Amino acid sequence: MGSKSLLKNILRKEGLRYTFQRQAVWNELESSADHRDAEDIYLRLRQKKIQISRATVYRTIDILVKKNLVRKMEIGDGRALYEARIGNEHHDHMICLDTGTITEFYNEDLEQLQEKIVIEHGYELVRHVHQLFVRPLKK
Amino acid sequence: MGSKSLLKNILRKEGLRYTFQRQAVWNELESSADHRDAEDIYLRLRQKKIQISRATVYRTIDILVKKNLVRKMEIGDGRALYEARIGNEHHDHMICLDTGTITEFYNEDLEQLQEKIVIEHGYELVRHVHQLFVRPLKK
DNA sequence: TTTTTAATGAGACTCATTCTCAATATATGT
DNA sequence: ACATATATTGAGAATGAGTCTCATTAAAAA
Repeated sequence: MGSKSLLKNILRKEGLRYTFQRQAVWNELESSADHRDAEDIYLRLRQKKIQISRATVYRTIDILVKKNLVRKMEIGDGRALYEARIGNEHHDHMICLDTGTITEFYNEDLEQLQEKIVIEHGYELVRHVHQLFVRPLKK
Repeated sequence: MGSKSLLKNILRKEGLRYTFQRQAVWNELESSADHRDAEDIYLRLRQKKIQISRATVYRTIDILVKKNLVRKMEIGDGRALYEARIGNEHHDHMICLDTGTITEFYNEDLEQLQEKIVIEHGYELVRHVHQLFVRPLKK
């Protein structure tokens, strides 16, 4: 397998074409644990001499997000950040207002509580955005 | 009292001037239970023949958010929505993907759980964003 | 009132993202 | 393999929310 045919299969299933640009965007996201923005991905690929345009980066990310290969998060400064979901359990984010550090966290009780709340309102949960803006505890 | 002197006092305390444009923006938000965007507020005020500019709407909203009179929420389509906090307990939002309906919810366990998680990571919680994207339960 | 200085408005500007459309490349059929 | 049909790409224009500039106006202090 490998991530090459993974992407290939997903695209095929959707009737979409497999291109090296799409593979490159996916590689870029998959190979980094960071939360990256579109411009950053675009610049890194160009730096690696991979021929791609911004439009294609954005279009590809949209596909990856739709296919659940990538998670999108907006931190409120206008940009969106992305991270691969591969080998990457579900988690939410804690953003330090002093340093900008992003910490991932996961709490099962929290997840279940959300499900419960939603059902009580007659809905089912599709996805959620949960960000905790924090500051270091002073001792 | 009344919301007129409320705003006046808050502005005074900050060394800011009380203007009818600022009062108008606050009135607009306070008198509506909806989640409104800046353009919407701007247009409604103009419609009411209140002389104001977009720049002032944005600037005023910033002040109101900073002073905690208004809560800002971003739903991911690029815009930010605002709602008055007055007579309006803290709550989070559930957004129906089918209808766009926004339902407010509050759950004490959830709030406490968040506090706990943050502290375990050595932080204190300043604010949080919590949105549940949902779909009606099929029966 | 007069003065000082903050606030406003019009429109230019920014910046992330989306769109357009001609050129190109992929998948399919032969 | 090769031609064909059509999805994808790229360059740059367009969009749209929000911010900035700076001359004019208006609070509020004196």
